[in-house]
Amino acid sequence: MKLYNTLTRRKEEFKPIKDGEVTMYVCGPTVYDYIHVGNARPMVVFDTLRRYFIYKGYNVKYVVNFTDIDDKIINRANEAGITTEEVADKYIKAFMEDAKGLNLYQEKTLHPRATEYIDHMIKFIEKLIEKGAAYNVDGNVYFNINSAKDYGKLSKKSLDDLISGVRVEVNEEKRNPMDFALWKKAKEGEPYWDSPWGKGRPGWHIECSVMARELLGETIDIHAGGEDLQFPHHENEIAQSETLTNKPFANYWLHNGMLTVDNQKMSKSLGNFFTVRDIAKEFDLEVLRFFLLSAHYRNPINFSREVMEQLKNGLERLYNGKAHLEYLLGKAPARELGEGEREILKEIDKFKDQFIESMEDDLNTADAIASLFDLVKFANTNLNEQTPKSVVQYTYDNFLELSNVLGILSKEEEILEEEILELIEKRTQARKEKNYKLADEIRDELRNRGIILEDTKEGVKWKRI
RNA sequence: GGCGGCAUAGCCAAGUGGUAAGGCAGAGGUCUGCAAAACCUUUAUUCCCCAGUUCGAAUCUGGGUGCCGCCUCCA
Repeated sequence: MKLYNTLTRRKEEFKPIKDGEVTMYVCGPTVYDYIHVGNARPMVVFDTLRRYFIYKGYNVKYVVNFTDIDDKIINRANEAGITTEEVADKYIKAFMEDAKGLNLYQEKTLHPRATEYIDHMIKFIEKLIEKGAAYNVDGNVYFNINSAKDYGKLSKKSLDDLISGVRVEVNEEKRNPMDFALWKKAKEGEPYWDSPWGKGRPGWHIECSVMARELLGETIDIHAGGEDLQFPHHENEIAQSETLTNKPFANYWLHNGMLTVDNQKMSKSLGNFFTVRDIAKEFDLEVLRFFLLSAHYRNPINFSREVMEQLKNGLERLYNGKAHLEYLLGKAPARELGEGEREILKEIDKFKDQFIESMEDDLNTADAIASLFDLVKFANTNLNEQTPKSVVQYTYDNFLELSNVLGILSKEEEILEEEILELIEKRTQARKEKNYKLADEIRDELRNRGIILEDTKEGVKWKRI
C-alpha cells in the first residue's frame, strides 16, 4: 500500500516495522469541549485506514490520546467551578458517544489520558536535561531547540526563518525564542503535580511523545493528525523524542487536510464551527462519516448542509442496493451455477479489486466509494429472483465487507411494531380491492409517522424517513 | 514577508502524459392505480488564464490570476 509521508513529501510503499503488525498513533482531542466536525475528520479518516489494515489481515495497535490537562481545560474548570478532572471526564464521555455515532472502531482502541502518564513525562524530561537538551528556569523546563538534529524536517521550515518570523518575544526565560515548554510551573490556583522542578504540569508536546513511546514503542509505524499539527506540535514531538532515543520517532507521518466552512478553516477561534452533536440533530452521523470519506483525506473539504444532503441521498442509494440484495437473499434458489452466473462472480471480483486498488493508493476513499456505486448498479441490473443463492450471497458478502472497511452501511433493518405491520397489511388489502383512496390515506398516515412505503414488483417495502 | 497546498459540469468529486470515473440535482423514457425505488437515455469537444515541451497535456515546464493552510492554541 502506498501512503503519502509528510516527512518525505511523497507517496511511499508502506512497510511496517514488524510483519503483520501496524502501530498507529493519532493525536486526539483536548477534552475541554464537544468535538466539532473538523475534529471528526482525522478520527474518521484514520479509523478507516485502520479498518483497511484490519481488512488486510494486520494486527493494528491503535492509540488515540486525550489531552486532559491544558490551559483551556483549566479555564473551563474555573468558569464552571469544577475540577479539571470533571471537565475532562464530561467531554471524554461525550467523545465516546460521538465516536459511536461516527462508527469509529473502538475494539482494542487505546485511549490514554495525559494525566495517567505524568511520571513517565517527568522521567522523559529528566533524561533530556541530563543530555543537555533541556533546561530548567525557575520551575519552567524548556526544550533547547539547538540540540535537535534536523529541526524543521517535517514542516520543512528552517530555524532561521522561524526565528525571524517570531512575532513578539514575550518570554525572557528562553535561551532561544523557538524553545518550547516541556514542563510548566503551576500558577496560583492551578492543578499541579510534584516534580524535581517544583509544582507544575507537562507541556502539550511532551504528552504525545511519552504516550506513544509507552504504548507503542520508541519507533512507531504511523503518526497521524490534522495538517495544522505539523508545526509546531509534530515537529516538537520529533525533536524531543529523537533527541532522547536517537531513533526515528515515526516512520510515516500522515496528515489530513482541513475541513472548511465557506472555505475557511473550521475552528474554535473563528467561531465557525458545528459540533458533531449539533449535526447529529439534523443528520445521521453515518452521513457525516460518508461525507468525510467522499473526498481524498489530504484535500480540503468544505462542509455545508447542501453537500450533506447530497451525500445523504447517495448513501440512501447504497442502502437501497443493500436492501435489494437482502430481499433477493430470501428468494434466491439454491442451485448450480450456469455459465453466465459464473461471470457474475468475476464481475464482483472486479469491483472488489477496483476498491482495493483505490485504497492501496494513499487511501483514495472517494474512488473506492465509486466502486461501491458501480457494484450496486451492477447488482441492481444483473441479479434477480432467479439468481442462485450462492451468487447473491457472494455479492452481498463482498459488498458489506467493503462497506465495512469504510465503516458505512452497518445499520441493521429495524423490526416494525405490530400496529404498523397491520396498517401495511390493511393497505395491501385495500389496494387489491382497488380502494386506492383508503390505500393512500394509510400511506399518508404512515408517512406522518415516519414510514415511507414503496410498492415494488417484489412486494411492499418500507423505510424510515 | 517565509514555507506549503489547491483551482475539473448547477453542486460534490476521482483521474497526474494517451484522448474526461462516480455521486447529487435536472430533463426525457420504461415500470407503476398513483407515488417511490430500480433501470435506460441525456447533462464538461473540455479540466482558472496565457505561453512552451510533446505525435499527443486536465495531467509536464514557465508566467499570471484567484483561493486556502502553517509560521500563535487549533484536527
